[in-house]
Amino acid sequence: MARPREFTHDVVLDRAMQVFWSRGYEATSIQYLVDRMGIQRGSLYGTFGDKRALFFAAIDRYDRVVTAKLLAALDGPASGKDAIREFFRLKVALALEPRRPRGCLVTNSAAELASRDRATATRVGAVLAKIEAAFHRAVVRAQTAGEIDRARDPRALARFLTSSAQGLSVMAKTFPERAVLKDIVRVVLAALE
Amino acid sequence: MARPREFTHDVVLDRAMQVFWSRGYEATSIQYLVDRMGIQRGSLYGTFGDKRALFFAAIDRYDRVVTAKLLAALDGPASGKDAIREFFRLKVALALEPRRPRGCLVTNSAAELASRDRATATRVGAVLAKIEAAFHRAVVRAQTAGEIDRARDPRALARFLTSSAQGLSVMAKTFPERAVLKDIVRVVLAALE
DNA sequence: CATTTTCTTGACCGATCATTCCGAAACTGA
DNA sequence: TCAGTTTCGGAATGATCGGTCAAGAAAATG
Repeated sequence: MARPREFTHDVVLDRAMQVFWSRGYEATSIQYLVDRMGIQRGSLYGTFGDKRALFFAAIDRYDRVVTAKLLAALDGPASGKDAIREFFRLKVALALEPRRPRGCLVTNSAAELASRDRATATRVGAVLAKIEAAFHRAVVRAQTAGEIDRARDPRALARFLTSSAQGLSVMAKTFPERAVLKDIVRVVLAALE
Repeated sequence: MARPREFTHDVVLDRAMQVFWSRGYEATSIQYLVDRMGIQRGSLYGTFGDKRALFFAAIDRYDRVVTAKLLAALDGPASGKDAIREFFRLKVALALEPRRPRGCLVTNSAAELASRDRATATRVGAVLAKIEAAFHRAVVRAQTAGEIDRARDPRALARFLTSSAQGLSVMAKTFPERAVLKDIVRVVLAALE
């Protein structure tokens, strides 16, 4: 047939994800992406379409790689409450990892683009809805196990936990200190009592 | 003397604030600012310096106008707990106002620029610290009045409330629906019990 | 080894970016 | 009315933006 690609799709997409994650959409130029992804301009456009499509692909990959890991904790074998605890423990640990971009690509994209770009808003909304649904499952699980008062509205709790995760991401960008994040998580978890 | 200005400083600064608030920093061009502020290019540069300086001036103005109104609720004559309640009630009301940009300029700036631009991070951090301090005062006030358990760490609660306000701003951008925001606020306030 | 097919490479495009600059206009004090 | 001062209005600047294209290089097939 023909000449094979000299790069791996997901490897360079991961690099693009990192770039958008740490710099945002508008501040990222194609030239910068080309440099950091290690491929040529033509390959970028040939493989991913345009900048916007690459950005969406990066969000999808973030959802599949980063968010999925957090949601796996929520849907894990632990009890509902322990699963929620593990989610936030993991989130703080990831937020403080040295070479990792601060905050969360989904949170950043929501803040930067959601009110101006409908397609971005839809994608971000879908990811947040998945997170809320996973929280909801964990809350219901905890309620049936008697860990959380059955009288409380599980949807409201799920929305609160989703919002708390977003707030944590914003705080992690401005105050990337373990003491701050742990304080917040402690009160969030106490809110379930 | 000389020819007087044909515009009022704070009036056009308010318009610039609105623009940065709804579009972010990078996506806002000088041309767009010129159109929306109703002044000429030369006047913009002559009055505010460059784009970056205008952005900082807009953040300062946001702090003086928008944030100040929310903090006034916190430091008002009401009891500590009522003050916190009023803060979030006001925040939700503002977030749902029809012609107002979604979210919060400080939250957006934190997400878009804080990890890349130290000067922005400093300014955003200062505003968040002011909010946390106001929450702290209200919490202590509520604790001395017996509205909140004295055994709880007021700083952790203040940090939690600050983070919750940020999370609420992010959620308001993606899901600008009263039901969602009220659910979240209800659980946040219940966390103080 | 020749052909075909695809990828890579880097030059190139018009548009737009932030910023500068200067002549014309407008106001004040004399 | 005129000199002095400042703003207004908008053309112009060089750089960079996202995106395209054509030609060369490399691999698979016959």
